[in-house]
Amino acid sequence: MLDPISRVRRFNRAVTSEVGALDTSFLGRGRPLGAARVLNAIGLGRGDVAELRDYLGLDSGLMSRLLRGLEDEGLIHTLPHPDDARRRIAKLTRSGRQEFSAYEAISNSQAELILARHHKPEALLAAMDMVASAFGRSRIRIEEMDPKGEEARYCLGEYYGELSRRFKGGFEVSLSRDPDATDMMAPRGAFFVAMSDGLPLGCVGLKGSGGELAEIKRLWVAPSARGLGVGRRLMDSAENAARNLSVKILRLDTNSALPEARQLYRSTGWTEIERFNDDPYPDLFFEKSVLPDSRPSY
Amino acid sequence: MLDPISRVRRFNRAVTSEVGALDTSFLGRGRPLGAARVLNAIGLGRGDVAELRDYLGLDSGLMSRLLRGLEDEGLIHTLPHPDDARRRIAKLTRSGRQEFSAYEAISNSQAELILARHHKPEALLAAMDMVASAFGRSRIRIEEMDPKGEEARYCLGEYYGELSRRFKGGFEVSLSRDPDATDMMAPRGAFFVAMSDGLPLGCVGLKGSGGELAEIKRLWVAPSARGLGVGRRLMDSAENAARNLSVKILRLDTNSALPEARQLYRSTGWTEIERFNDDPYPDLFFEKSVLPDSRPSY
DNA sequence: CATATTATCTGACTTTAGTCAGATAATATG
DNA sequence: CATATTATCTGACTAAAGTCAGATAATATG
Repeated sequence: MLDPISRVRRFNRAVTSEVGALDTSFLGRGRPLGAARVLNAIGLGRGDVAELRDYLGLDSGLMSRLLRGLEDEGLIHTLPHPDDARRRIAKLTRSGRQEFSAYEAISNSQAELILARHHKPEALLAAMDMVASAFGRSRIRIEEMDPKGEEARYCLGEYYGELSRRFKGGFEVSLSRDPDATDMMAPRGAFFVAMSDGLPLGCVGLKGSGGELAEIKRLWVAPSARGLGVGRRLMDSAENAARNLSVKILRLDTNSALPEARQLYRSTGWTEIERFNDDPYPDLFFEKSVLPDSRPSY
Repeated sequence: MLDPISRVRRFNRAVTSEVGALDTSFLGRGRPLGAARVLNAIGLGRGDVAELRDYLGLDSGLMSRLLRGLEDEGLIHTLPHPDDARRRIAKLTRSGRQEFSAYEAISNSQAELILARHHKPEALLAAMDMVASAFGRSRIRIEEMDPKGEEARYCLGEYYGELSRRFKGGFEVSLSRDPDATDMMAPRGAFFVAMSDGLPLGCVGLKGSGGELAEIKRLWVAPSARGLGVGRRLMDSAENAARNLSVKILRLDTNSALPEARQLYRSTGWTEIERFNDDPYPDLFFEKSVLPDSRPSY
């Protein structure tokens, strides 16, 4: 019906008025938008003035004046940067924290309102996650994390859930060769999570043995983040980690019910090999040699 | 992982910077945002000055000055409203149309850019449709349309596609009792489409016979618009149309593979009845009497 | 260590947006 | 038909945002 570009523009129109509504609700606290934005950015942890300026796209003169205004109101205080006395750090005072949480409350109730308008908000939230991931693509970071940490456990839970939906006979972790967490941590291996603005979007584990052979395990990307290259970036991180651990050969197993994964491995230099374990779930096995080169080997 | 409110706020953050980017790219044509917005609104067909002011939320003085500025640039000309000489109508001149299409080109390339960043844009577009429908809920209009028109054909195509996915044995229109289009048009019946900003989001047909009995057919709501009450509004429109045609009894058939529909009928005063036709697809049959009252009868 | 660069600040601006109190002319209403 | 209401316009404002050219002090660099 509508062509893709018109659909994107329809989305832009719908969203613009919503964003405007949030802006005007911020005006309710008797402070111009510019000052409110600076206060909120400081509250969210952006204390470094240069970083603030860059994030909000403001002129240095304007930034300086806005900070002075907030200081006069007693909401922030600034101090020199410990490593470089030219730079300044802005921090919220006690009443600044109060004011910041008032803005947080406005944002939260605005968000609640959006959800309350929907009968079944879960689908809307999934759609919002997808849009946010696509728009914030450049802000997706691959971070090495504890495979027992909160983010990792969330990703693994989603991963197992997806396998049990997609495998014909379901999936039961206890029947699979579940890797020991210590094998996926330094110094034997590593575990990576793709994070976007606090939301974990994917993971991968490098299960090492201390020797020259290691395995890639638990590669998962959230449905809302597929098509953004997150899987490839996770795999690159795992391969780099393997290189640093002097691993020479990487192996992995997967299932033909996951065609996207197979496609990814094929396009990034992996070779299909014979079965190398007796795990009941996988039916495809791949191998790749880790080159000393730092560029991706595909 | 993240609670719903944080997810909405993550979405807001992601989208705000994108919207801001579109705004600043509009500045590239050497005209302040306010004037650009007015020009675009006129280009999109909002010629009536009062309507413009309402749509853009501007003070009458400001509006007047912006129009004067565009007039001085030779982009628009204004003329009195034919029915009311106090009102004014703004129209684009030839060079105004050129300038408008330059803005259109900027919007289009911005939209293309968003899509180009995604490997498989179809899922992203579906997510954007869902968000746009939810945000623009109050702008969804139920319109009576020709069941053979473009919008109706689009909806029916989606409807048949969905049935063939959801029915175990598939769905073949030719095997079903496909209603004649003239039965779903005045004076025998009616056909309604839910429109949101140019995108059809759902449909329903009232198939009349000229007598006191009529049937509800082809109720469909786009997946991106479910949970917004569109189905209920479509059904209300069909019932009102039935009332105006002096229909006394409404019937419909459906299938238990469509639990949302069944739930809707149950909650809006329909009673389950015996099979009343030999169509191979339906396995549930409902009836409702049309009350002379104009309020919904549930 | 002289010089260049950098981060921030200050003062003196301009532009944009928005407000408010009338003025004017057309239309609606009793 | 007198009076009220309405849509637009004008003039005189204010507030907010943004720009630009130095000034100052700290740090980096040859």
